[in-house]
Amino acid sequence: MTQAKIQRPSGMHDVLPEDQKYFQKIFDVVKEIADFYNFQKIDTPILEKTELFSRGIGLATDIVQKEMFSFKTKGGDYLTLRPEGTAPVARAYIEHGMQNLPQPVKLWYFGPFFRYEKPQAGRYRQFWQFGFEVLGEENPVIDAQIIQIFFNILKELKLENLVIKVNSIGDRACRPYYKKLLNSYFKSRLESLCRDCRRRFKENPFRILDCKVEKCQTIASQAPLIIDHLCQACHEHFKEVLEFLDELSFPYHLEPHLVRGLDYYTRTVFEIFEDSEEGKKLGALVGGGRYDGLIKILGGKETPAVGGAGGVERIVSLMKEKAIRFPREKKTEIFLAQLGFLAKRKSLKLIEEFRKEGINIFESLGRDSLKAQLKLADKLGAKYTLILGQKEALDNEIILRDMASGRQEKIKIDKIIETIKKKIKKP
RNA sequence: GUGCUCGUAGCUUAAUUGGUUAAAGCGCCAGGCUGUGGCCCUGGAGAGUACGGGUUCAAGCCCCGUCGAGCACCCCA
Repeated sequence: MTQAKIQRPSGMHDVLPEDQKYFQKIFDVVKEIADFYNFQKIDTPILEKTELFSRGIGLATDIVQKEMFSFKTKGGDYLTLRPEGTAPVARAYIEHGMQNLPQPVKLWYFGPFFRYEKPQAGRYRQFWQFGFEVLGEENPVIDAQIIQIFFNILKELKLENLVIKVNSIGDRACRPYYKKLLNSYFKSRLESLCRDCRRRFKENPFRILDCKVEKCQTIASQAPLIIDHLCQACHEHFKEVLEFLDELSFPYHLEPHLVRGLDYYTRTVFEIFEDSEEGKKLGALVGGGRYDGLIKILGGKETPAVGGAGGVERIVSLMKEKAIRFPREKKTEIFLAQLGFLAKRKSLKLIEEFRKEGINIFESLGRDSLKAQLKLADKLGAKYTLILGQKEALDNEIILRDMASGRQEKIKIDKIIETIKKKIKKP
């Protein structure tokens, strides 16, 4: 009897070998850009104290209320599988005294995150994100630069029709006032709102603004806008962010209703989308913003900061959708076929020598039939096959077969690496 | 978490609508010269129909539950 199959947990997926090239490509581009802009890599633990997120992201947020994988350890600690990267980075910044480094501190990361959500295309319970954070800098030019970095990464990955949505959601000075305005506006219209929005009214009235229910939209469209009620400082700050974006001539839209699902954001918030059927289905490719209050909330000094994160799977699925290919995929050049026990033995050693020379070589040592080995070599697309038979092994020779022409020559075995080197250098 | 659709070999699909031991293509393995690939030919392995139960003489097709996928809501990377 066969055992029952074990399925993977909901929303978890394997990154299979055939998809690794996309992940690797994204990683490479992210790293290259991080290096260029002088960001340093940081890896934070996958598990954090639950409080980091409940305090940092905000108790009333959906992420904290219903989307966290949390548990109690044997020792009695409450831990959570990290649902996002900013709070952990801020925690690390505080914990390691990075405020004593030259400011700003620029960090990047690339890793898995977890949210207990109902899975859908581009939405997983374990998903990969890369993020950039600049801590200790208030200047709006950095907000623009963060957006520039993410935009450049997506461009570098050959994505097109990108749309940037930006907004400012104010700070501690002006947001409470705006919140009052919004409250009184919705309070008088509470009866006309949908059920969810009535709940949101209590928990997070900003969310009513992007409700999709028609009657709510109608009401929301008349609601006061945060950008009309920013305090002087926030207004100036945002104005400059937009000026910098204009300077970069990025395709951005002011989206007055854009709010984000995490409480720590202040001032600039942004999301980047790809404008196609598939892109709309996937949602934001990148999201982020300024979080000037977070570090203090987490017990550090008042420190301004901006950052953002990109969704790897969403980008991968667009790359596949658009059939984006990348040159320089590693090609099979040399295959070593062997025949007989002596040849097999010599093959092991020969492969070692190729390795030392940095020449890639494929083989199928487990197979005995030459025919099967050639077939494999063909399938792998090898340019040359080295054939080491019993006779050759005895004579210290090896056959070099050009797979395209079928021409073969015998070469002394101690000359073979040299010969191959010449062959693959000038294609 | 709610509602809807879906789930057949590794992959893509078929199965006369409830009727023999679930079929094919691709892929995989082997053979067609005891040392030569791409084409072709032959054969083989591989599913008991996501899982568990029920109805029926009979279930891949009907019913229930569970799991998984997708869509919408919700929310976001």
